[in-house]
Amino acid sequence: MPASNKFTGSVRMRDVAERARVSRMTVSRALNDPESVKEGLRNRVLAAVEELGYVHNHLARSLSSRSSNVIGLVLPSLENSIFAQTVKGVSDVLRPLGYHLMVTECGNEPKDEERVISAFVAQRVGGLILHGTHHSAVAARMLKASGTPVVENGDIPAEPLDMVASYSNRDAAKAMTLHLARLGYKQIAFAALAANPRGASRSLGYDDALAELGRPADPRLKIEVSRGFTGGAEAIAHIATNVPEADALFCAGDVMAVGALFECNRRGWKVPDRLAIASFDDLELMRHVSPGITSLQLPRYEMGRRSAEMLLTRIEGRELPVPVLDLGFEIVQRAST
Amino acid sequence: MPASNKFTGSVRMRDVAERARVSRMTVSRALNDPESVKEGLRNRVLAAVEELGYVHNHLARSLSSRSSNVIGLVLPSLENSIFAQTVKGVSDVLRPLGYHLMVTECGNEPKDEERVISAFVAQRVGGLILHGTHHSAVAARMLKASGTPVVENGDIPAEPLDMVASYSNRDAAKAMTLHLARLGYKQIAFAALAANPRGASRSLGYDDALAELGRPADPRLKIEVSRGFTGGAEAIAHIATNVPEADALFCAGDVMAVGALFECNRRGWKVPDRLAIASFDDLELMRHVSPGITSLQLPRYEMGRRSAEMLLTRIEGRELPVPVLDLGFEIVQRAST
DNA sequence: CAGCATTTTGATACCGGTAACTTTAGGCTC
DNA sequence: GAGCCTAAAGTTACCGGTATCAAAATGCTG
Repeated sequence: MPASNKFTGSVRMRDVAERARVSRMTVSRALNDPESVKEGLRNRVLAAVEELGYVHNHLARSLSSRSSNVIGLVLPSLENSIFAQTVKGVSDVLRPLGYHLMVTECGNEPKDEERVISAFVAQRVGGLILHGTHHSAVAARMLKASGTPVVENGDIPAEPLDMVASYSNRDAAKAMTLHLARLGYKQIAFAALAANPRGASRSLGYDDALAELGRPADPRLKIEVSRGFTGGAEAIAHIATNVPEADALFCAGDVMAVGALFECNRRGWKVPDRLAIASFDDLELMRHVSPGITSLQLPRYEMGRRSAEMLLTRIEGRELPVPVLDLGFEIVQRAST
Repeated sequence: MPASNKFTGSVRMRDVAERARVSRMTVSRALNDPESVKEGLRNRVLAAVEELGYVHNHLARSLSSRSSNVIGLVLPSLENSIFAQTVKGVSDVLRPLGYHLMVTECGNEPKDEERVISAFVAQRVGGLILHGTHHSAVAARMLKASGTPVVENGDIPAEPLDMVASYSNRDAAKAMTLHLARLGYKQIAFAALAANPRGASRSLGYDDALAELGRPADPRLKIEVSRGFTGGAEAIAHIATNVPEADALFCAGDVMAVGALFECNRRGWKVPDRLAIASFDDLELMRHVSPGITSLQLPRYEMGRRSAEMLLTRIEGRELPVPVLDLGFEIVQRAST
C-alpha cells in the first residue's frame, strides 16, 4: 500500500448543495446536464460552486455512474517524437468532447505493458489505445473480462484484441524494399532493430520483397543493430567489413538512417552513389539533412485520430462496421536514393 | 456528460470474498497488506482472485481511502524527446513503490494547463508534477485548495506553488553567453523562442550576461524565430541580412541549433570560423552532427527523479527541509564554438 | 488452566457521487 | 376549477471499496 496521503477536507457536493439550498441531486444535474435545471436554481448552484471552489470528484462520479471520461494511451516510449503526432490526433478528437487523455509509457516487454494496462483497468478508464500489438495472456484476458474498449494502433496484428487503426509495418517495409529495387539497387541491406516486435514485422516485409523479386536472402545483408544514431553507424561499419558490395541500406528504425548518413559522411562515402540510404519513419530530420533521406511517411496523426474516433463510437454503444482499419503509408523519395 | 459506456459486470471484491468464504475485509487486507492475513486464508483469497480474474477497483479504493497511487505529470509537449529523460527519472522512482505515472500534454497556454490540472485534481491524484511555472489564478487556487502536493520542474519560479526541482533557465542562458564571451566571441546573437515562458527566462539570462560584460544590448542580435529546425535557418538568414558581423549564435530552443548548423552548411559558412553555434539543450543529436554542437547539459533525469522523491516525501507526510531545489547544469564544449 | 495481551477476522458505516424512482409544481384542456 | 400531463426537484439506495471498532481466536504467563 503506497499512499498514505489524505485529501485534506475538500469541498463536497453536499457543501455546495447546502450553500445553494438545494439537494445534492440538483447540484449534480446543474453540473452534468445544466439544461435540466431551471435557470434560477442553476445560477445559484454555479455561484455556490464558484464561491466554494468546488472541484468535481471524478472518482466518485465514475464509481457511481460506472463510466469514465478518461482514455488511456499506452506507448512503448516517449523518447521518440514519432508518437507526438499520434498523441495530437487522439487529443484533437477527445478534447472537444470533454474526454481526458492520459499517456503511459511501457517499453517493449509485454510484462511491463501488462502492468500499465492493469493500472488503467483498475482505474476503470473508458477506453484504451495500445501502440503495441503483442500482449501477455493475462493482459488480453483482463481487457476482455473488463469489457474495456481497446484500439491497437502500432501495427496490424494477426489477431486483434478488439479494434485496430494502423498501417502495416510488414507491408510498408516490403514496399520500400521494392521501391529501392525499382530504382535499380541490387544489393539492398536491411538494418533491423533487435528485440522490437514492430522491427520483426518490418524484417518480414523485407523478406517478402526479396522473395517477390526472386532474390536470395543473403544473411550478410540483414544487420541487427542497437537503437538510435549509433545503430546507423554500426550498420555502415558492418557493410564496410562484411558486404562492401551492398549498394543500398534500408534502416528500420527512426533516427538510425541519420546515424548511417553521418557515418557515411565521416567515411567520405557519397550518398547515394556509394550507398543509398532509406529510412522507415519520416521524421522532420529526414528532410533537413543533406542529402534528404528517402523514407516512409506513416499516418501517425491519422492513427491517433481514427483510434480515438473508433473508441468513442464503441463507448457510445454503436458497433463498428470495420473494426480493423488499414491506414496505409506513402513513400517519400528524396536525394538519398 | 460524455461517457455513456457502462462497465460490464466486472468481478467485485464481494465475489472474491464469497468464493474464498471470507469477509470482504479479509480480501481487502490480503491484497493491500498481505502480511496481516494468515497464510491459509491469504492463499484461499489469492486463489479466488486468480480464478475469477479479479482486478482491483482503484476508483473505489481511492474514494474510500481518500488516497491515490496515481501521480500526474503535466508537460508542455510530447513532441520533444527532451522530456523523455524526465519521464524516466520519475518512473524509476515511482514504479518500485507501486505508484503509477500518467502523463498529459498541455501546450504553453496557462488556460490549457488549467484544464489538465483540473482533470487531475478531479481524479484526486496523489501528486502532480508540472513542467510549467506560469499558472492561471484558478489553477493555483484549485491546487492550493485541494491540498495536492505539487512539484514544478521546468524552471525555478519566483513564487513557487509548492515544491521545485529544476535548473534555472535564466542562469543557464547567462552561463552559456558568458562562456561564449570567454572564448573570445564579440558579437553574440541570441535566437529566442517566441511565446514560450522558458524562452523568456533564457532571454533574460542572455541580457544578464551582456550587462555583466558591460556590452550594450544590440537589438539586431536578439532574434525571435519559430520552433524546430526552421527557426535555426531563420536565425541564420537574419544574421546574413541584418548583422553579418555576428560571430556567434546561441540558440535557445532544442533542435534549433541543428537547423542553424544545416543552414550554415548550405550557405558554405564554416562553423565555428564564420559563425560559432551553441545550443541550449544537449540532445543526443548535438554530438552526432559535425561539428558537434556546444550545449548546456541539463539535469533532465535528475529533475524527474528528485521531483518524484519530493512528492513522495510530502505524500508520506514528512515535511521537506528544502522545498526548492536548484539542480544546476553543465556546459559541454564541442567543436562548434 | 484461568487471565490477559495480541493477533486475526468480521460487522458496520461511510467515502462522494449518480440512477431510478417519487413527489411536487406548473401548465393546459375542457 | 377539476383532471391530467409534463417538467423540475427531491428521496433513497447503491456503486465497490476501506476505516474503525468489536468479536473471536490465539498465545503467553504464572
